[in-house]
Amino acid sequence: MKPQILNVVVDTPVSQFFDYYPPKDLDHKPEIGQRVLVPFGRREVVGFIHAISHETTLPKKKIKLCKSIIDQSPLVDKNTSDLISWCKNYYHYPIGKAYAAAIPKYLRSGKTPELESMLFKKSSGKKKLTNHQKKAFDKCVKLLKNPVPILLNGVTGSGKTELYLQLMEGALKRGQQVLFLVPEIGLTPQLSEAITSRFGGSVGIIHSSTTEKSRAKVWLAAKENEVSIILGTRSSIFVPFRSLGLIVVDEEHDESYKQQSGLLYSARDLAVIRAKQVGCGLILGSATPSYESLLNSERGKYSEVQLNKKVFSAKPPEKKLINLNINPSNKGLSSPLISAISNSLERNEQSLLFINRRGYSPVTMCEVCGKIDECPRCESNLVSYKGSEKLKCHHCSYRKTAEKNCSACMGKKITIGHGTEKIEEELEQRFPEELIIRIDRDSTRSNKKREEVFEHAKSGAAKILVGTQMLTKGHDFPNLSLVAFINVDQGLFGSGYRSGERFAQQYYQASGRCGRRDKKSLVLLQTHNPNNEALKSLLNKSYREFYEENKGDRKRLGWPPYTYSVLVRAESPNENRVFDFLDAVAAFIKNSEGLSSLRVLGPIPSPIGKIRGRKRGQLMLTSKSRKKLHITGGRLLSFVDEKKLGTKLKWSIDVDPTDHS
DNA sequence: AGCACGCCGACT
DNA sequence: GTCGGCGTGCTC
Repeated sequence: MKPQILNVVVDTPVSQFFDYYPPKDLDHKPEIGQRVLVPFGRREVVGFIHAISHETTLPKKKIKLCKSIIDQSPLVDKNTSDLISWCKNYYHYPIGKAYAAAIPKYLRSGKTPELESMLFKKSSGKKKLTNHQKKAFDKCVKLLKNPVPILLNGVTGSGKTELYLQLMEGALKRGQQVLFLVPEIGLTPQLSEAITSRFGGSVGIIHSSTTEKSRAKVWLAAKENEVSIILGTRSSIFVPFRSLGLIVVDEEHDESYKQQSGLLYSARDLAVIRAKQVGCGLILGSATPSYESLLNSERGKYSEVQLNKKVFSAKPPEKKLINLNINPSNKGLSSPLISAISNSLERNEQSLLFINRRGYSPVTMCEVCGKIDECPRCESNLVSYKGSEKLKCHHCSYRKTAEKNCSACMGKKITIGHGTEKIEEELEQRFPEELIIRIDRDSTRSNKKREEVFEHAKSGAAKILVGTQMLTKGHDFPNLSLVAFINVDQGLFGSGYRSGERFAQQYYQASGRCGRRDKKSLVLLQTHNPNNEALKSLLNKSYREFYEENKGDRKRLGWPPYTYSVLVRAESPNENRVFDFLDAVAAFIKNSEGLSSLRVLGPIPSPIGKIRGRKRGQLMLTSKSRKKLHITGGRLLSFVDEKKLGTKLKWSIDVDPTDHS
């Protein structure tokens, strides 16, 4: 019998695993998923047994002896290591780094935390479902018996959360575990509260600021069945549950589910794979589903359950366009908007102003010579802050004090365009008596500040709220009767084929926040394009109807979800290296046989052509055939590997990219 | 990624 | 003379 060979993965950018002989004195029987300590080059590292075989292509004497097996039983279960392998294949990513992306650092360092056993508290606070909710609930229960994902398409305020909670309860009663995925935990405190207060001590929480050690604890607790629910952000999809019965992906359209560095996975898409793999139920919930999910529903890949009625019946808000061509805006606010805010204030109700741009102004320019303040390290204009005293780059850490006059010609500097701070300033001047709250990444940086800001907003103490999309995510403002979009054109007609979809999501999410009970409410959109057809349908139709009208463009132009796409990115301080690389890749793909159905766009400079002194370029591949695109991605990777093209620059393959920058 | 080896510039 | 700059290459 040939000797046993352990195929071990270690945290390196190399795409294969490394062969070792089992340790001489077997502390534990080698099993797939165990951690091992192995000699690696001149050092000793922790690795994972990925496979066990009796074959090797290496000369015998090159194979070293594994030093020890750390775990008695596998730390990574079969399903999870399969999911990691799936990622390696689908995202064309080195196996060792895929393990590193999936498994908590604490565990990868070889340590094992002590587990405190968690007590299961009885559930409490169950609410009675409305007839509509009950109908949707029953439909979900029925559909969950099939191995098909459910798209729960429920308008804002339709009571999706209570539905989730009761469906979760069903799984828990069967002795199964539940994974509840959210885009960002900090943004939805009331949801985590609803879950923890309902299910008590059996809930484990994982998010970006969870310490490495408690992340490892929650991970192991789920594996040992010591925890029955995990509420977490995208990386929780890799938790090796003992008996997973249900996955809920809340706000499935949210782009934070896509990892933007390292292993570029989509946790929502992995949830589909995970659910299929363990044969458990999956619910994708949103008031504004992604076009991908809506198309999957149309094609019968997902079952759809609709929840179209609000729990508390409300009059739909009145929606109006403000034509900026005849109602010029002063620092972002037109006079019809000002009077609408005044009316709300008179009725002691709240107004929410949405503008998806933080800072004071996005451009600072010399009035005389036209010189614009730019970042010295990025191809990007500096954003001015706090009454234009500070200038900051949004792509690197560069910041400087703004000068009043131009360094070249001593002309006066002016700001062009507006961000949340400028709107806030203008409102303070117009309504000096009122408490105005600004909500964006800058004003909610610390936990303390965030709590403070949202408390003012929710208590109703602040009558006017200004903010970015942060305002549209999962918050209820009970006294809100006016929602205004300061700059519709920037969102709706922005660059990229997804801008319409994105703006529609923001629009329906934000406007869904107003109109509680039987109060009258108003949604205003400031635009220079009042006759635009897309804008008109946004005004008069539902999100679904908007999608129905908008999807034709995407189909005609050959964009996702009607095609699949892969984005190859490259960056280097040396621009020639970037484009030599991308040119070589493009030429290779074009010469590849049997790939005529592939569309190659580029190479072109990335939307932001330079960041931190590094030039950036990209190459987009699209195809109707996911299979062909996948094969191309694989060939491309081996081509770059073989020719050693990728050694002099940073590059990546992004499968199903959401962000093209 | 580490961590070596390796071959050219300014210092006790 | 050597301390150390980071380019190149390998890890079972």
